Amino acid sequence: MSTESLTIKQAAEATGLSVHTLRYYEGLGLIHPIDRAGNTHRRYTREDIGWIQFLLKLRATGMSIQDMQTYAELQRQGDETLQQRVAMLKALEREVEAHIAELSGHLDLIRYKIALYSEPVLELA
Amino acid sequence: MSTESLTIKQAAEATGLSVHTLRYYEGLGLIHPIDRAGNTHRRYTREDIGWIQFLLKLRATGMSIQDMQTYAELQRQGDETLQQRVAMLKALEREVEAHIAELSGHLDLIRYKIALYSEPVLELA
DNA sequence: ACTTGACTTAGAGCCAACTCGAAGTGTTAT
DNA sequence: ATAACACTTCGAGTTGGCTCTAAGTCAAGT
Repeated sequence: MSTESLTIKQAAEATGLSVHTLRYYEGLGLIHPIDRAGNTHRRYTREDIGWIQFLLKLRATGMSIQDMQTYAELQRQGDETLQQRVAMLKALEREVEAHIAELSGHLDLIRYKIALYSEPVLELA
Repeated sequence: MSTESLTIKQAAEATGLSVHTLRYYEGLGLIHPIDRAGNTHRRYTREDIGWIQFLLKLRATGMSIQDMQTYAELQRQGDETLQQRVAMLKALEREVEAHIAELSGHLDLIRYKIALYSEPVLELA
């Protein structure tokens, strides 16, 4: 086994995705067709793993699979699509900012309730 | 129509949930059995609406319906369950903090990529 | 009176994103 | 040689959280 590339099982371990899901993502076009060793078995490069890890971050921001498909397709089309990808990233930036702001507001409320329920009853003057 | 209580339709408008979902939540025990006017039609009080809005915030933090059921059940049992509710809120606080931290990390990466793709190519010395 | 709204139960349908399994064949590592 | 791994297609199943329909009855507001 070369240290340069990973089998699908190793790629699964490296990314936390299942073997099934790796093939599923490739089928959806989220991952480009992975090069094959001996023309049948997939061999994942460092770059492949990096890309998958990036995808997982997009997913964790709540980006839909559809949007990830669009992004991946643009990526594959090369430098001409840089503007469009930047536009997508900027839209995502705004969404994530909004989401963080919303969660922060809810966190404040949670903390307020914790304080309220934990405090000894106030003595009124 | 009294100004003191709302019909299910008005409650739907006030909370953003559908009439269907209001009954669905009540059936799940997320909302206590709403008092009836004339013994059949639900009438939502201000407190009911407030509770539902709180539920929606819990939902927005990612709390599962199961956990919301548990919380609602504890709430219904009264003051003796305060400790347990505080424990749940503290656990939620940690989860939301972790989620915000994760999103913030991803936001940094998104911004980094935007900068990278937007910058004019650097002139090397 | 009459329109609009609300009630019930029970079950079907929907969406996203997996997740799994079968079946049968081919590959790799030791 | 042999065990473990990988390949394909492809359809079914799962989870969570709704969402809707049907059918028939009853209530409220003007």
